[in-house]
Amino acid sequence: MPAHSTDSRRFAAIPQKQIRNREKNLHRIVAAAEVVFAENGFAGATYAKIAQQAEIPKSNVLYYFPKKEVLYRTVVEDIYNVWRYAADSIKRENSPEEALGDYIDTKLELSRTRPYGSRVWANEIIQGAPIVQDYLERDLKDWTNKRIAVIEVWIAEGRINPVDPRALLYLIWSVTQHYADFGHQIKTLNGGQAFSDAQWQETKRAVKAIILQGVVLPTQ
Amino acid sequence: MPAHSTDSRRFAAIPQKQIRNREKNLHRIVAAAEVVFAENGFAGATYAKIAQQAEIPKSNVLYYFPKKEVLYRTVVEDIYNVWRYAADSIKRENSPEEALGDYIDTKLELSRTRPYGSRVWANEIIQGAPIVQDYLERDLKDWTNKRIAVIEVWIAEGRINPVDPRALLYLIWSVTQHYADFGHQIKTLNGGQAFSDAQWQETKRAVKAIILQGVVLPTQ
DNA sequence: ATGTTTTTTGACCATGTGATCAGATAAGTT
DNA sequence: AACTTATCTGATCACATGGTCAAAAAACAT
Repeated sequence: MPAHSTDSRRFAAIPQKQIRNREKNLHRIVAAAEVVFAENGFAGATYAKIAQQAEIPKSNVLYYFPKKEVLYRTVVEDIYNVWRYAADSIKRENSPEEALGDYIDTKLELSRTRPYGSRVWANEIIQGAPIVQDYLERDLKDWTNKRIAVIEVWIAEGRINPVDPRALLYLIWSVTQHYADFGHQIKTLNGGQAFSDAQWQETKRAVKAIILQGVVLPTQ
Repeated sequence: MPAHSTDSRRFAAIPQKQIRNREKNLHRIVAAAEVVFAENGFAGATYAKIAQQAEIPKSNVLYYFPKKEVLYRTVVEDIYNVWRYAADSIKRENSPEEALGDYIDTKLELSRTRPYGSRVWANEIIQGAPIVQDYLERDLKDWTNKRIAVIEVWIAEGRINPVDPRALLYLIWSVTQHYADFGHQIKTLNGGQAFSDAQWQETKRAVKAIILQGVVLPTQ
């Protein structure tokens, strides 16, 4: 009967305890795993450590993720998607200064807010991308080629210097991720203190200043 | 008797089988360990894998390095020292263009010749420098402060733009090491082909072009 | 209330691995 | 040749860890 099914849908629409709990637990586990994988690498990360970080019993982690590799893949895909969708400013209709500046800002901000994810990604690539090789070959290659095309247009239109677009992209990737991946080294060289808000601001400014001056033609 | 002791010294001067063999084995093991630690991280690297890579029995590796941590430390210290002594061009008496250009060249060349070492170092820092924390706090801090002082002199003398010296150093570190640490990603984006000689040349040129133009005042 | 499904959890197991050990072999010494 | 020392190696051990299992507890459905 319509009446009945409507009623049951009405109830189902209200967030249910089990579903809410499941999602809460999944999120807790993935977040904990991101930290543990970042700090220990894939092999060094154990269910025991992840469970401790998530503050739930080890068996419960295993209930949601019976295979360590699946949990790892979840973490890696998560950070990959964050990066992927957060940086679409490089379009030919934007001005090179703004586009590149925004991209640097965004990536540095992600290094600040998601350092563990960045480190997991770095680990994955260092070890030869055993899990995400297909992402590199499809998505990333495609994404990269499109941005290179935009940069080449900018060059052709005389809006920036004739730089090697690939080298420019790698330069931006490396420096922005460096502040996450080598954050411990930077912190040590900063007297053991994590970067303050002001230091992050100054970093963004300084990185943009060097790269943009290195790339963008002086405004006549 | 002098004669006797002289004789024995004369023999000792000739490289002896045991000593030669010992050094050869030590070198084989450390070189193999560098690869295995780079590809698997500390926890993922096993005596079995290292032995296989070195093509000697596992027990023999254990004979030379009874503690995995000591072998790891040896590998990390090795690459650290290579980096440390290979880049002393940043001196105030040198011209900024040449000094920074040489530094970038040297570090890129090391990324090319010692990519595994670079990856081991990256792993170590990502995991919070559990082994080399003291190196960072003493040596590296000191080294860095001296280079920053040089850059500040250059700025004061009006030879380069007033950039943030720390940001400049981190930029150079990150981009040069990126070509080793993320070499797999770069290779994939390069159609699965490792960089050719010409591509390395072009990379050096392009990186220097962007950074130097970003930093060094145009020659009047 | 009763039955069913999902979730939670401790006990347990099989496997891989860092490390030990003792015996064999080779090198060096007298 | 006889002896000492360094090197080499397979067998073995203790232990951590990824994963299984069964039973309890909670949530849900009727």
